[in-house]
Amino acid sequence: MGRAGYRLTEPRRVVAELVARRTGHFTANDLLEDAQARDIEIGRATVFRALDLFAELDVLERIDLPTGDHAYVPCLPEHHHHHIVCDTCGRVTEVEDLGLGVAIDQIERRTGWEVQTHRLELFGRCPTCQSSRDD
Amino acid sequence: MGRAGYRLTEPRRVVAELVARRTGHFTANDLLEDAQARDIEIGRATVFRALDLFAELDVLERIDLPTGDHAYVPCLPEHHHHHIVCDTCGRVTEVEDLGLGVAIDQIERRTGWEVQTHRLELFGRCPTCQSSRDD
DNA sequence: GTAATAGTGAGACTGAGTATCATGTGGAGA
DNA sequence: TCTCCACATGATACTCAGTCTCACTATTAC
Repeated sequence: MGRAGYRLTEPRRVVAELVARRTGHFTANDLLEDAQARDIEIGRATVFRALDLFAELDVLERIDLPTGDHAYVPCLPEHHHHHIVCDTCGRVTEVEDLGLGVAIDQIERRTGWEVQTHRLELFGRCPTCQSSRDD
Repeated sequence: MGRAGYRLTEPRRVVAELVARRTGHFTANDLLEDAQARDIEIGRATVFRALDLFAELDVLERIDLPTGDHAYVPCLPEHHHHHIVCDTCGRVTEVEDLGLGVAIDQIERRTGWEVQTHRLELFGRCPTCQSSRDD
């Protein structure tokens, strides 16, 4: 660190490719298993480091599943948004800020707190999973 | 389990007391350290089990800190609410649902997803910490 | 009191994530 | 194209949260 640029190394390219092949959310361990299944040799620490880096670059975002597990989802950088995670298939969609900002302003006025960051995660069922096992 | 009641045991009473002495959020490990500092003997597994139980009874709620750590906060059961956590002192306040329900309805209509649960956590500075180191 | 059984705690285990450090390599500059 | 070195890698050891097991204990119903 310290310098501006990050090196484009082979292991990072591999992690990026593993991420790109994923559809829903995934953990570091999922990627490790993917790599193993495809006979790709890559160090555990390297995968963790690459995921950290990608999260820092806003290419990935870290989310907390209801189970308490830490997972990553790919996302578009440069705008504030949240995720809906499908409990059934794990697919993830981005949704826009949905007026939370206004609500937070209200809270600040009412309570005297200063809200600096927030984390919102939504969980439910995607359209596909709804129609495939409609009850 | 299976039956209705839970036993009121000494270790559970101890954990409840340790929780009551806490002001902000805390981890299982914080309680273990508290116990140690006060020369109270209690098993690690027991603390985890008691916290699980209290969370199940809605006396505590599990939250995820921005660091990724899992913590607990005491809260009033029987109504839906969220928490603001002070980054400086760790104090926690409950806030009401703040119209998130309406926003979620909108998302469902727009995206076709069915939102079942959500988790929202707010982080910032409490009034006390704002005034004590105002910049 | 007694019995049934939920709860406890010591300790082993698991799995995520981090730290260390010798070795490897990307890429800037010559 | 070559050299150099800071950054990156990966093997390994480590830490730490949380779970599991199992023999033992204590609560509660009767």
